[in-house]
Amino acid sequence: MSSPVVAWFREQARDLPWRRPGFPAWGTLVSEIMLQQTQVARVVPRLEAWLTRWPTPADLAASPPSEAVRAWDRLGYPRRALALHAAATVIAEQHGNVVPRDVDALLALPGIGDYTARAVAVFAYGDRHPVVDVNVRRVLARALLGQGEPGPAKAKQDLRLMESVLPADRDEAAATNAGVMELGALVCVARAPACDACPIADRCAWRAAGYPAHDGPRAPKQARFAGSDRQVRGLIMAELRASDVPVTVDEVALVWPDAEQRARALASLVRDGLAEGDDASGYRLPRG
DNA sequence: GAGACGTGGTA
DNA sequence: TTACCAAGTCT
Repeated sequence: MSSPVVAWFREQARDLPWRRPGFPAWGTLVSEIMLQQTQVARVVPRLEAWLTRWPTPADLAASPPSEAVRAWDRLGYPRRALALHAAATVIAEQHGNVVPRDVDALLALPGIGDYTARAVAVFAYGDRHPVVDVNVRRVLARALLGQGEPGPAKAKQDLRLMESVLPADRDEAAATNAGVMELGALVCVARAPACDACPIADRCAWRAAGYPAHDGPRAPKQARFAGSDRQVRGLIMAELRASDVPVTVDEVALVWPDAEQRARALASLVRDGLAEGDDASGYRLPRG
């Protein structure tokens, strides 16, 4: 399946910052962490600002984690900002300020899992590894397995399946990874796939079978957000980001009426290292 | 391994 | 308006 996908990718790929020639490995790492569960359009502006301010891992490590969390702004899942700051510190101190190329070394960094580690090794360094995200899983499920949706993620199986379609050549393999991912993002999308524009429509198992409805196990549904602890955490974090001085519990109380839920959210933020302080002295972002 | 973890766009 | 979905990771 690689060749038509690679040809399509070379024609149709979006012009994105991390695809520019000479884009640094550090930029690739930052972009991949920002892109975890977050759309490209929301990432691009934050990424550019981030790299302007912190051109290398050591630059970020020299700033307090509070500044990383502030610069993360409203990208969501702010623990990623904390993890990125921690990863930058490790890279600066233990890797000579050079983003590791080895997948296992990358996996050892906070906030970097199976996807991000291989994405950095492949997109920043051009090495040959299978890169599997939700787009890849959906394309493979349809084209190869004849299923309308990817089931629950199964890391080892998913990696093996992608490996099975990867060309031997390094550069072709990298382009295949990027191409399958881009295909899933632009054409083979979840809701209304544009099969007329698909370079492998003529060999897609799902299309050949007449688009059968999905029957196997499904990926777990996302929990309701409205009224959740996640929402409360988000509201509190917005307050902390906006303030240079500790935020009092009375001020925190203004963002959510339920005292018990507020206390729970606050405690979890402190536990996660996203906030520090207490009811007596107020709460603020972590100063490191 | 199921569930927690933000935020915003789209239908 | 509700529900789904988005370049996942961690516990």
